Amino acid sequence: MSASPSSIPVPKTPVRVRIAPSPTGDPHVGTAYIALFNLAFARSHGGQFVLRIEDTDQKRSSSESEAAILKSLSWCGLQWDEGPDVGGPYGPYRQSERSDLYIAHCEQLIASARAYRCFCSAERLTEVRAAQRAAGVDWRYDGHCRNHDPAASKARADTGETHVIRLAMPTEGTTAVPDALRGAVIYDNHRVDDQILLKSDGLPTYHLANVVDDHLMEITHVIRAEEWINSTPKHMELYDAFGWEPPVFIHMPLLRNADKSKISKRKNPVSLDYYQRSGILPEAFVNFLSLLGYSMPDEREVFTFAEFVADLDLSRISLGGPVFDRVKLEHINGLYLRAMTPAQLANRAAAWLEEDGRQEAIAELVQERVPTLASWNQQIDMFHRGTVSWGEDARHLLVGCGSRKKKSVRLDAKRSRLMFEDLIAQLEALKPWQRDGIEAALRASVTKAGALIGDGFMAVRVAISGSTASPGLFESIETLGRAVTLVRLRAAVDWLRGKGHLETEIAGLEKRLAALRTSQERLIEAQSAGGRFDPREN
RNA sequence: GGCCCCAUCGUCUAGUCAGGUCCAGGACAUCGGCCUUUCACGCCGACGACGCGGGUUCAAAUCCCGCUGGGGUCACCA
Repeated sequence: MSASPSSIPVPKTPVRVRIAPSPTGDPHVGTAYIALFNLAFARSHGGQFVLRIEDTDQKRSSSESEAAILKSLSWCGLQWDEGPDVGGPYGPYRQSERSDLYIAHCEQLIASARAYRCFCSAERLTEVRAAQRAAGVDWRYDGHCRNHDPAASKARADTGETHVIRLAMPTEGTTAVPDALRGAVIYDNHRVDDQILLKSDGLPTYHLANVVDDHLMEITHVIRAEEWINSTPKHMELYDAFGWEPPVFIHMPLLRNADKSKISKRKNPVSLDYYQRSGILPEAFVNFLSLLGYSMPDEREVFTFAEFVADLDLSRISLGGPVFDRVKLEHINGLYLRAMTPAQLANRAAAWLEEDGRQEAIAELVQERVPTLASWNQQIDMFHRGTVSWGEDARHLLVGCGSRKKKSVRLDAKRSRLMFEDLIAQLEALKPWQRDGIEAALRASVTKAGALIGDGFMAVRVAISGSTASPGLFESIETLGRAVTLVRLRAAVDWLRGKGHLETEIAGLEKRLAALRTSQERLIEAQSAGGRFDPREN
């Protein structure tokens, strides 16, 4: 190791780090970003990288999402040493399979009076919260159940009365959170809430599960996003209550949208599927990610993961939140592509199409529309790109406005936008991602918007395919996949909102208009010049 | 709003910890040019930043304080 991390403490025990995604949606770029730094740190110290699934939210977690996350991290080449699929000596690696552990640990905390049972109803909590808000003070649990006699509380619990278990946070003093990049961050204990550790469904919250698991799995460094830093005093308190040595905390800066807010699906494609589908090479993607908030000692920008590991020094992380710039990503990707031999490029392109796994589904969709094999590429194009450009067909995004039907209801930009937003909300929640559900969502949204079914479908068709002509709409959306579909629908919303896309569109059209005028003038000049050319004059 | 974090070109960043070699370097984007049958690539060039105000010092992008700005967080979600 040439550069041993200068300011990151490394204990004597083997370095063990983890990525702990919650399987509640599409695989997120932020997950890959944090996984990358964890893996690299583990590798640079010859340690292990653990994948742990934090599926303690029964309502939102799905095995579908878990599978997608595993698949996407693998695509990135961020392979874990231990995890739910590969096993390992510290399993199980799925928190939903570790319930007994959390309950047992909670009992230990209750026994030592570092936690207590709370029987407060959601209604009471809401009232207290409202009162505190009215009084202009911070919301914090008011300690109603904290001083109940533990034996009495236990008796109530034994009768089956629903309750949660809360952390008995000290009401005085301060807690120092030692962050390896920021130094000690000091919190006043009286401002820290009596966090719920065990929910009434018997499953732990993140705070408890993450501390218990990190300890039992012997995690030495917690490298996670900065959004967690404010809950770390609770975690410190837990480590103290258990009598455990806390790991080294390293809070990474948050990835940002162009407006500097925390990266979000509203403003950026955040699904890893999207980047895979739109033809980003995983090695280029990971290279780009490693440039965010980090720089190599010699300012190299293009390097392999192995080189990244070899020169890794987490103390070089800069804490300002980096904007996730897709333009730069594509630049890096282009560099990789151009560095290949033609044979390699051809192979990668073919492999990309192949790994995609939708060949047959797409063939089925475009079959009727390919008079010759030569039209194949053109027909499948919409399935293999991230975004589409609507060009002049954009007017169809205004529902009904491109229609020639007499009965058409023309929705203005706002109402069209609301239809798309409604559709997006439905599709985000749609499980499973299949034709019939998609059709139902589509029909519901268009009907709700009060437009003709056909007009609404046309608007969606243009939004997702970029054209008024496309294969079957529901099947196309199913095949397109959730990630890409949602990015395109959100782009339509942006366009309708008149921000970004609309301006871009206008600028583009103005440029095109100017170009057309110029070429028209030149044509006229050329024609008149030709007109003057009369061979008979010679 | 309370608390916490952060602050160099539009963007990613080097430089900040060990103050002088920085009237601030590189990359992306943008603009101009070259190359070229076109486009792209490539090459050359231009534009462009230490948020503001105090202080410490012979000397501050670098250290200290204040302000401003941005972000995060305040759930029986993670």
